[in-house]
Amino acid sequence: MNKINKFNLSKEKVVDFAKIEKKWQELWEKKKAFVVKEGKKRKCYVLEMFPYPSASGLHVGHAFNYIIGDIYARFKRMQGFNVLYPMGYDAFGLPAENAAIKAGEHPKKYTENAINNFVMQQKRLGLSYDWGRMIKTCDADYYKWNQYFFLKFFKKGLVYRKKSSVNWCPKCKSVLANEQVHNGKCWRHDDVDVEIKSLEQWFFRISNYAEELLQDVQKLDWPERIKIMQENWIGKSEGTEIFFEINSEKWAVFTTRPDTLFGVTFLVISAQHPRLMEIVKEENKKEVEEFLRKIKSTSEKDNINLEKEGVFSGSYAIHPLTKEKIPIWIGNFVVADYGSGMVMAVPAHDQRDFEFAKKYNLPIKLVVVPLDEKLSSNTLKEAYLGNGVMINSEEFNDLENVEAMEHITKALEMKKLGKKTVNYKLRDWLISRQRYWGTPIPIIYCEKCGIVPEKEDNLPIVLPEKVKFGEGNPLSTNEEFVNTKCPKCGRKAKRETDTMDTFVDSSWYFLRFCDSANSKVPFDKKKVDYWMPVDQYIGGAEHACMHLIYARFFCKALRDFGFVSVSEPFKRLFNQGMIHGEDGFVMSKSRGNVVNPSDMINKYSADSLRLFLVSMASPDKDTQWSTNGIESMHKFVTKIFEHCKKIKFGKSSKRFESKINKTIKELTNEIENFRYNIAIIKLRELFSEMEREEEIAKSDFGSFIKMLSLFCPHIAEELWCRIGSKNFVSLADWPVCDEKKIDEKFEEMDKNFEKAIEDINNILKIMKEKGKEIEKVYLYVLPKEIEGYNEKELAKRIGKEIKVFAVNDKKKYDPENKSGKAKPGKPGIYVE
RNA sequence: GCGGGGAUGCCGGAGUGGACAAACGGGAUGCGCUCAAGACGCAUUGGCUCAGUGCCUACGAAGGUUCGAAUCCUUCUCCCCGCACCA
Repeated sequence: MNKINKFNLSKEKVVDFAKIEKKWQELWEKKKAFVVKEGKKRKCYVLEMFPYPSASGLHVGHAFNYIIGDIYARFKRMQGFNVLYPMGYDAFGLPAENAAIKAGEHPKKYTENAINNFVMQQKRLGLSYDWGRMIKTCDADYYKWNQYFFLKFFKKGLVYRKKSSVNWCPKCKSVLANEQVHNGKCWRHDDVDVEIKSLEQWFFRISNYAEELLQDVQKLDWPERIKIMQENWIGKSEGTEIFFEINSEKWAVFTTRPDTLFGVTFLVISAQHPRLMEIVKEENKKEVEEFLRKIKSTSEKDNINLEKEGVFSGSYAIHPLTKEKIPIWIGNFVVADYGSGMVMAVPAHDQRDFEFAKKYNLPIKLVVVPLDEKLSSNTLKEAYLGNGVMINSEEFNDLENVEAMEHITKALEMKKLGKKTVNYKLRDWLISRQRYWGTPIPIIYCEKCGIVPEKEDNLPIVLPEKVKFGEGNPLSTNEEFVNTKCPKCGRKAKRETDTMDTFVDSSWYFLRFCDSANSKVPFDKKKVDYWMPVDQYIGGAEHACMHLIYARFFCKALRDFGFVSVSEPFKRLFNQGMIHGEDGFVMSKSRGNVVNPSDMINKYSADSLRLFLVSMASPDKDTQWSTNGIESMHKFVTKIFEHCKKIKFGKSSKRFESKINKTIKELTNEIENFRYNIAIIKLRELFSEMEREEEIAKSDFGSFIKMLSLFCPHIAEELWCRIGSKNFVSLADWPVCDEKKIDEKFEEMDKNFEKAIEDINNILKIMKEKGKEIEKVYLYVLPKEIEGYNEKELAKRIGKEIKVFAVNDKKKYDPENKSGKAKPGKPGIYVE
């Protein structure tokens, strides 16, 4: 067994992929093959979502992502575009800080190590980045501009501070992200309940752009499902705002069903409503407080089917039209920051209200009834949500409820008791984090002047390196950082110790790539105007509602400030699928099914890995790793290399010319649409054809190498160089299809040829079963079809001696007159 | 619950009205090469039948449209993903 393996290994060594890869990677870098500048040429900006550099290094998912992008970038470059294809690192974030707490390694060092490791591994994949533009978001050169934009936003009121309920772990002494709360417990302390704390937080007013974000998403060339996810996330709903009088003050509620206004039997205010206590009567206070305490411990959303609960506030509202007294309840199911945080409850026509009314024995009043069915408030089993005719609604009775919506809204507007409104689910973006490893928020608190923005000239506010980890936010315990002077009055003041959400970093990094070394401004507008928008963005679908909305928001806000001219950052988006482990499960350390790209490169070469990853399935689909798959792909790559080394140049046959031009045409289209798997199949087919040819034209061979170079750039460069080409194949012109050379007759010939082989084999099989030994096969072909039947090829495929005659050949050997059986496309066969 | 996407041969996965028993790859089997194994080449890989033919059964299930359906329509089952009390 050992012997065999050793032998195999030495055989594989015939092609020294490692050497070839190193050679070309170094040459690309040395000759600045992929370095770009603005110019007159048509541009194409290809970008992959930049990674968070984790210490565990690159995994195949990353590799897959970058390979998809690299193939596209190479393709566009060869097509003559000026391709901007950069790489950077989303380097701030929690894992680095947690590592610091756990292992005592400074986040900066941790991150730098991780980045170096990423770069090294990425280079080995043969990715054609313009490395000179690299960004690390943890560099002050970068995050300075986060602070700069923050100040701009602040000036224009796009940033504000407000009290908000956040997840707080008393043991970490820090706010947690929603993702860090599991079943109401802290992710690091599973015995500690997360508290909901009301804290002053910084927000970006993304809701200002809700409508535009919604409108523009439809125009994007993005996967439909991502667009739909964003639409749902923004969640526009049109309805009516209605004012109820409470303690002689007007309180608004939002409804999409103004037609049911007469069915309102109570109001429900959110338990998290900031003005809740104003409507709680003294005698109900105790009960309410107890209720609030109770829901606090179950406040996490992890409870999927939370039982609706509530308590009476003691107050009443006055119905705007009937002037009836309506009790106000406090409920756990009303969202505080949507609409006005208070709803009008119509138990007859809303399932949630219905359940609440049943539980607390509140009246149910039908106001819309279907025509074909008799309903009664007493026997109602569930809320009636359908359309129908109005009842119990004074002058609106007998109207269709759909009409009544309009009429009631108008009536309210006349009396100034309501108005048409639009509401969005999209909330303002909470950006403050009580964490160290992020961009310091450039705000100062002065006892006299209050909240004061830092002066632009004082940027960057540098993150101090010497801090203590493990006790809440390390910034707040760093005296040197915290204590400062007020930029306005010069008195003693304190710095904001919150840092920005790292999604701020990734909201504009694609702009910085256009001018990454600029130290005067975040980027030169001219350069950004040349490169933007990103023509092709590539990344996973998990960012559908976070990064992709934030970045769109930033782009629009920066447009309004005059920094950029485009309204949308990413013109076209491609979502790659997930690569699962060989066992079908998501790759994870604990499962032990993780595949490391570098190991695969060592074992099978970068070109094999690249080719394999994009050939398994359509790149947008989830797939499974397969050892067999990459092994056979490696064999294929080796075979290509070996065959191409000894190929004979001359004149291509008409047939091969037809084939290669057809392949060029199809491949171009497949690549443009990310059907790489199909492209590879076509390339394989072309290669098989090539193997059959005695000789081919050098230019046709060149075309093949060019197409191959997208997937296997290293061996392609090597082969390209060996045929005497001076420049890089990576920078060569993409082959153009010569339509005139495509001749469908060859397809027809192939089909007939394959059919004939099938027929012969069938006959041979039958003869064998009958015990007859066959040595020779004779084929009788129509004279004009004879070029389609190559004796040598036939003999190879059948494994017998074979002779091909034209049917009109006088000298043919045909003892049983089988030539008479020959038909167009179907030769006669005789065996003996 | 709402929204989106799927279900294809031993497996992965193409294919969106005829040229489909269905690309391509993997696996398996057989043959060739070889002392032998690997590698390589060729063939087979739904069933029956047969000198290259013909038939049947098949693309989640059941119906329908059509001269004709894996492909279009309807209903159902199952799987995946996203959102989740948004009034």
